[in-house]
Order: sequence, then C-alpha cells, then structure tokens
Amino acid sequence: MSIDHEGDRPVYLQIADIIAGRIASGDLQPRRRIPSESDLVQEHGVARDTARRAVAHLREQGLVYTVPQRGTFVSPPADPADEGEQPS
Amino acid sequence: MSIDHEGDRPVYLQIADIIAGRIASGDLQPRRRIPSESDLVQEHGVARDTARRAVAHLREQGLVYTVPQRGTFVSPPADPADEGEQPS
DNA sequence: TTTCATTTGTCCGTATGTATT
DNA sequence: AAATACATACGGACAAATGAA
Repeated sequence: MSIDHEGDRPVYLQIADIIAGRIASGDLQPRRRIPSESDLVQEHGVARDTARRAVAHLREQGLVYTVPQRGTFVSPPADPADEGEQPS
Repeated sequence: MSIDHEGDRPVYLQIADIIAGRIASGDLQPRRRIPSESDLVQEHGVARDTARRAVAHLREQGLVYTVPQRGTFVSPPADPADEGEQPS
C-alpha cells in the first residue's frame, strides 16, 4: 500500500484507490468515518492538498460524503438514525 | 421567490440563492433535509438538471451535504466538541 | 415476504449562447 | 468566417438504496 511518486497515475488517485479498496473490503463500513486529511498526510507522506484531492475524488464518485466540521463518511449509510426525516 | 429565465444570473444559482436564504433565516435548520430535487423541479418549474446544479453548488459552498439515496441536509455549524464523532 | 413511492446517481440525447481558436 | 469547446437548460430513461405499507 505504498505510493508511487514516479508512475503515471496521480498520487491522489492512488490514495483514493487505497481508500476505495478499504471500503470494498468492508474495512471501512457505511456511515463510518474515513481517515481525516491529516491522517492521510501522515500515513502516506503527501501534502494536504493531495489528501484533499483524494477525498474529493471519492466524493465525486459517490463513495463517500462529507459533513462539514465533522468528517467524511462512507456512503451509503446502513443506519437511518432518524436525522433526515421530513415531517412535511 | 420566482425565477427569472431572462436575466444574467443562471437559474440554478437563483435557486441556490433561495435555499441559502432559507438556511440563513433558520427556515431550514442544521441537519434537517432540504427539498428534494423533485421538489425543486415542481416548485420552480425547472428541469432536474437545473435543480441538481443548484444543490451541487450549495454542496460545493459547504452549506449542505448529500447522503446518497437519502437526501440532502443542511450542514451543521462549526462545533469543535465533535471531533471523531459520527454524524448520527 | 412483496410492493410501491421516494430520492439520488448516472447516462443518453437536444438546443442555445458565449468564448476561443 | 468557421469550427470547436464550454456552460446553461431542458427532456427522458434507468439503476440502486431506502422506507413505508
């Protein structure tokens, strides 16, 4: 799970792939938080911008969703936990 | 409240402004659901693509977050006490 | 259990206006 | 002038997940 800084594939996509793999394997489960940007910076030795790009890519792919000031979480959720019901 | 299809400002930004206003006024509260894309289509008489653009804009601004297959919700205010917590 | 409505995700088109090349 | 690219806007279709009945 190490990063190749020389290869053709952008580093941020390599990191996104790693996280996507952890989601696919069940290591990261629905509605659980994924590693923070700071975590990714430390784990992979990359700049914060690179970590941010990796998360943004996963978000665009629909694999995760971000709650501002709280973190980024695996989607879709397994537990409703009634936070979104609209009593119309 | 109504949409101007002739003006310079894109329709999707006009709709985003309306929703942002409802958030700012407290009409739409943190962690509560905002109108669905279908709701926006009916309320404003636009295509779904336009409604999606409006929501995407708000999401990019950090005002809302989307949980796939569940809906889009108002972002919570910054709260330093929740580090590492799940959004439920 | 099945059925149905809701909601978002994703793709296919078309058309228009603007900007660039 | 012409071709290309992009953004906006509309219309339609289907898939996947959820939730309620």
